[in-house]
Amino acid sequence: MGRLERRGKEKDSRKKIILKSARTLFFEKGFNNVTVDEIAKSSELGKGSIYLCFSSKEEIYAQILLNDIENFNQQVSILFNKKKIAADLLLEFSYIYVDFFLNDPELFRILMTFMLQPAKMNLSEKINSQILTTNARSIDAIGKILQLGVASNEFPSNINLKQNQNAIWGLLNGIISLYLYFGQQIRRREKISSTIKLALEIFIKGLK
Amino acid sequence: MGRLERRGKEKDSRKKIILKSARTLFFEKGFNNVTVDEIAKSSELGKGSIYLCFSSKEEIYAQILLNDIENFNQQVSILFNKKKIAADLLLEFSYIYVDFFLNDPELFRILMTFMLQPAKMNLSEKINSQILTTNARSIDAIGKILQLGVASNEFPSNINLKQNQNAIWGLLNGIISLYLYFGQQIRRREKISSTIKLALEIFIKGLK
DNA sequence: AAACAATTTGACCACGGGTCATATATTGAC
DNA sequence: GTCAATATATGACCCGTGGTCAAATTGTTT
Repeated sequence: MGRLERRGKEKDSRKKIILKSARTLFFEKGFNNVTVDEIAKSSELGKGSIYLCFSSKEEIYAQILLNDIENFNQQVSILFNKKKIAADLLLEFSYIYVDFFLNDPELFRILMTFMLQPAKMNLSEKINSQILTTNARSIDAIGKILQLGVASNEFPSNINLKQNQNAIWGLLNGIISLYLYFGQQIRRREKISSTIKLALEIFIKGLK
Repeated sequence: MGRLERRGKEKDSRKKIILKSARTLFFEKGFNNVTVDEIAKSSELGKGSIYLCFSSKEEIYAQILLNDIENFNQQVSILFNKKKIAADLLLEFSYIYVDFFLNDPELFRILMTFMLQPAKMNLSEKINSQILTTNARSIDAIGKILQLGVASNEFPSNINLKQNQNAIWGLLNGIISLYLYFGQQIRRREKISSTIKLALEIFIKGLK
C-alpha cells in the first residue's frame, strides 16, 4: 500500500469515526443542540481536525443524510424483486419509508430542512448535488412502481407518472410532518402508519 | 382614556410597528439572515425595547405566522358561504392555501419548521398553544368540507373524517415542500398548482 | 424644581461555528 | 541515529448574534 493510499484510508476511517459520533449526538440531542466541540470531544479529536474532513457542521449532517438515503435506496431496490402488484409495492415502499424516518425523526427533520432551505445551508456543491441525485432516485422508485402498474394494466396508461410520483412522495412527507407536530409521541408510529395506509389506498383507488 | 389603557395601546401599536418591519425583513432575507439589531434599527427602537414586546426572535416570527394563519382562516370561512359541491370546495381550499404560501415562501418554511421542531423553539406557552389552535382550525376546515360532502351523499358516510383531513393537509404541505426543493423557481407556482389539482382529484375520486 | 417612578437604551455577555499560528508527528537524507 | 523538511493535528482565538441589565432618559407628582 503506497503512502498516499494509506493516508487516504486513514482519512476515510477518521471520517467514519466522526460520522458515527456525530450521528449518536445528533440523534440524542438534535442538530441545533450539538456543538462541534462536542463532536470533536466525542471523536477524540481536536476541533480543527473536524474541519480537515468536513467543511462545516452542516456538511457532517449532510453526509449522514446521504449515507442513510443510499441505505434506504438499497432497501427499496429489494422491493422490485418481489412479485407483487404495484398497489402492494407502493404500500411496502411507504412502510420502509415510515420505518426509516421514525427510527430517527431528527433525520427526517434534516431532510425536510434541506428541502425547505435549498440555498441556505453552506454545503459544498458536490455533496449538495449528491443528495439531490440520491434523493431523486428514491422518489423515482415510486415512479418505477407506477410504471410497473401501468405495464400490468393495474393502472391506466394515460396517468402522469412524474406528477403522481411527486404527489405520493409529498403525501408521505406531509403526513409524517403533520403527526410529528400534532401527534402524541406515544402513538405516533401507529397513527402515521394507519393514516398513510388509508391515504395511499384511497389514492390508488382513485388512480385506477 | 386612563393612563394604563393608553400605555397598553402604545405597546400594541409598537408591537405592530415591529411586526411590520420584521415581516418585510424576513420576507426579503429569510429568518436566519435577519438580526434582531436590524429589526430594532428598522423599527427605530433600541434593541432592548424589542425584548419588552417579544421574548425572543422566534416569538416575533411566531406572531407573524399566527396573524397570517388567522388571516387565512378568515379567507377560508368565506368558502363555506359558496354553494358548491364538496369536491370543488376542496379544490378551492387548496388554491387559497397554495396562493397564501407562494406569496411568501418564508412563511411556509417557518410553519414547517414549527411543525418539525415542536419543543425546540423558545416560545412562550401562550403563543405556542395559540398557533396550535389556530392551525388546527385551518386543518379542521378540510374536515368540515368532508362532512358537507358526506351530508350531501357526495362521499360515503363511513369515511374516517379525521384521518382523511390529515391526509389531505399532509398532501398539500408535502407537495409544496417537494417543489420548493426540486422545482425551478420560475415555474414553481404552476407546477405546485397542477400537481395538487391532479392529486386532489385522484384522492377525491378514490374517496367516493 | 426636586424627588420619584416608569420606560428606554445600547454596551456588554455568553455561546458556538469556524480559523490559523503553533505544536507535534512523519519522512527521508546523510 | 540525527537533523531538517514536510505533513498533520490542535486548541486558543476570532467574530457574529441572540439576549440582558445597569444606566440614562423620559414622565409624573407634589
